[in-house]
Amino acid sequence: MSRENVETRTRILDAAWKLLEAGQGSGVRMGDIAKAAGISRQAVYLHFPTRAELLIATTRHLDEVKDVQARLAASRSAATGAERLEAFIEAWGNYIPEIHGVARALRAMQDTDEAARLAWADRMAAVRDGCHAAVKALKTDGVLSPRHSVREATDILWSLLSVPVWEQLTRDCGWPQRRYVSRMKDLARKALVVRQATR
Amino acid sequence: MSRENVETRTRILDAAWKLLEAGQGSGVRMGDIAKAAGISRQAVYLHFPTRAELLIATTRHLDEVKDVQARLAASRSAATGAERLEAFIEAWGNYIPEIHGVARALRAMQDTDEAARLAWADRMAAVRDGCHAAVKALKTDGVLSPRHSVREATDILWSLLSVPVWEQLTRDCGWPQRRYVSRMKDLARKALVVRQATR
DNA sequence: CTCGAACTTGACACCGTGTCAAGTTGACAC
DNA sequence: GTGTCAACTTGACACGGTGTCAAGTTCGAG
Repeated sequence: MSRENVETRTRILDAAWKLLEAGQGSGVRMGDIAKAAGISRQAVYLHFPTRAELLIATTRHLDEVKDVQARLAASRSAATGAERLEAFIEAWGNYIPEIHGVARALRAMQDTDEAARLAWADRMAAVRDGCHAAVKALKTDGVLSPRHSVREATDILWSLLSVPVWEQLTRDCGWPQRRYVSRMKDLARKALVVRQATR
Repeated sequence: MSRENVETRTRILDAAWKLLEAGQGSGVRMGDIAKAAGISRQAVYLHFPTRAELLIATTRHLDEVKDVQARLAASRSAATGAERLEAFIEAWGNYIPEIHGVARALRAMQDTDEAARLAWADRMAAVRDGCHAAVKALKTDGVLSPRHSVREATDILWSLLSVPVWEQLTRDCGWPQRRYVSRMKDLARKALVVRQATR
């Protein structure tokens, strides 16, 4: 029973993920997800109280499946600040396309649903932590541009690496993912690192 | 009659604008706008066929009232490319906060409403033109970073100056408007201009 | 065999958008 | 004055999506 329960739950999450990833428009309804999961619409509500909660759970599920922690581990073990910055941009930058569908839907609900707003803010705060760590590493190495405080440099990096910027460059401008990552590294270096350090 | 008509129309647009600017959440309904304009909900539909059309008209109305053309004129008459870049960032960057409320509501409809999507895309294309002109001026001066094509430099500047970035820096990070404009100028210069030109 | 959890079916309330139809009001024409 | 026309009002309603409720059904474990 409880086994069944868990399986159905993940089937719902997988279905939601798949639909959000595929269906460009965020017009993914509870009924669509139910159908894709092979159950009735009501059954979805047996597992998730609201659409917002389902979306939030989907992002968590994604993190688990895609193992975000492992990806970020690389950046934490970098030797120099500049390397850490690059590794972080690489890890996060390459994670964005994988969560993009869900992220979009969640962001679309921000205005109407407080829980969704908090969930998104929480996840973005985690990204900010990564930015902060990278900037502090630069500071420790003494290569952080003196124009910026750690706080301000973190703000800039965080904004540079935000999902909407990724969306605009890869969707609207048609940049391939590789170029996005490459140029973001350049930009971050030029903006934050003094004397064009390393590499 | 036709006088009355026009007056009511602008009263609706002003009401919509005011509500969108004030009410943080984009939960501004047709009834709210009608009430704020002092007319019935149905009367709004006598002037605008759908909510999307009303929002689009509101942005146009804003452009008219705020005289966007005049603001951008300054950047067009700049002597050097670097000056043109700065003037453009100043003009557009200081325009964002004024249109932000409406922009938010319009962007929120992008997924569900094709007309809204096109309207927003159209306005952003106009901003891109401004970016493109500034970048071309840099190129003409021979100060455009050789790392980037005109196209790519335009993409970068356009993304840097996108509304979500402004939102994140001023809302989430609490930057005052002045700092936003100042840092954007720095960033754009570092990213696009060779040898830290001028000033 | 019975009990209970997971799930189904179908109905319904709620909300916001957009439509429809039948008024009311007031300016202007003659 | 009377007629007329446009702008606006009032109130009802269809539609689509979310979330709720109640009465089944199914199936495995005890």
